[in-house]
Amino acid sequence: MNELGTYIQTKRKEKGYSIRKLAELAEISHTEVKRIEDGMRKQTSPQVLRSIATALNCPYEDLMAAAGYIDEPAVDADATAVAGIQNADDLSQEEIDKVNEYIAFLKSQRK
Amino acid sequence: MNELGTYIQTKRKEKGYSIRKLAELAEISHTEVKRIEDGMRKQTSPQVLRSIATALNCPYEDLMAAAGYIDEPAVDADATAVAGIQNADDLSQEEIDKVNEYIAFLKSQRK
DNA sequence: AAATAGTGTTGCTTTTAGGTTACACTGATG
DNA sequence: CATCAGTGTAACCTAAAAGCAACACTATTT
Repeated sequence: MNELGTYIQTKRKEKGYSIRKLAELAEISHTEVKRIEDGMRKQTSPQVLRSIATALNCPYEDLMAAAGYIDEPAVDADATAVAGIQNADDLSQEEIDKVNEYIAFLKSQRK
Repeated sequence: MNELGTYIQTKRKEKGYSIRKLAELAEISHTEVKRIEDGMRKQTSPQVLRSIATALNCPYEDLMAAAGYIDEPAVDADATAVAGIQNADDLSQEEIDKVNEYIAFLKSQRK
């Protein structure tokens, strides 16, 4: 059982729902709910996750994160990471590409 | 052609990639790239979108948003300029300084 | 002009997400 | 005890995602 399955099953039981009840509220088949809980799905679609989130009345982002589709809805990691980079205004796409290449180079030089 | 397809095709052509080249970089089939661009896919998997984002060196969140899987990533005006810079996580201060130097250099080369 | 390599495009096949049906096991009610 | 409603589970089927192979077209090269 993976993270997504654990998350959903926990939430479901918290609310006292059966697999079939959750499926009915989410308007998907109960077998699919079971398979997702069991972790038998490699790629549950965001559409289905959205339905389940609505039915469970829990944040869709949490399900997406549990499925590994997005990062934890914490503080924007990228923004903070590049916060120190100055003078990056008004860069063309070509220049951005070069900067990215350079960053990759810098990382490769680490010992 | 839907929003996702338009976004990917535009980015692809900006970089001068052929469908096959992009597919090779993303390690997916070229036919799949074409079908996504053509909007023949109702539910392209986040996994594939992640591969394409990496290959195009563009924000994965943009593709997810274009696909309608998440809301538009709220970009504050300042961050917009550096939004295209990837792989900048985990840079040391020294490395950030070097990147800024390089950016200054790029700008000085403009005609 | 024939061979070659690149491009986009299309039909066919495989894989898998998701649904339908049916099974086995409870616990409650007549 | 027998029926009935509810539970989880497992087989089978379908539709859609994704890959494979081959096509037609163009540009370059020998």
